[in-house]
Amino acid sequence: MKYWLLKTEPETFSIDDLARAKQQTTFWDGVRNYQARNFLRDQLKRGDLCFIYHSNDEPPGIVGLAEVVREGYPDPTAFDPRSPYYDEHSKPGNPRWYVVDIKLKRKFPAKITLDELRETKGLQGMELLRKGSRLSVQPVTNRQFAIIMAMVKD
DNA sequence: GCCAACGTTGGC
DNA sequence: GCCAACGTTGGC
Repeated sequence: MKYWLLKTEPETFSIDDLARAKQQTTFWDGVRNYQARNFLRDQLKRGDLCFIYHSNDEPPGIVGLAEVVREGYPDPTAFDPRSPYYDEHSKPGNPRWYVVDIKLKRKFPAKITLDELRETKGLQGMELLRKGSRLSVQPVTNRQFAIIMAMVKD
């Protein structure tokens, strides 16, 4: 099993939206970056766990945990001209963008803020903390996962 | 709202 | 293939 971090802007789709979704499950749409696409298409597997990270929030931080329940398949929003994520270059016969389905595991009782992550020993190498990092789907190591889970205040 | 960092586009 | 211009991300 592997661990990941998924970024979202809460104004667009928050962990509370995920909590309200049918079966607390959604497809993770709108990723339009090739490196992130490759992770979604090839590497996220059923049972993998994903931190949900709120970017452009005050403060930004990790707000919960979700599980991959369906592996990569073409992003339907790329085919829909009315969608803000429409991409005329992505065709059903030759899709460019992919999604996975995720199901909410738990919302954390308190957000783990970006500042707290920065101050925590052992997380210095996290992709999220790299200056200028914009990757919206990123791998998390076993060790990083354990450290962050230990920061959850239950 | 600002702006640094980054990815993509397109002229050459 | 280079690289300037442009658009986007995302912290602050």
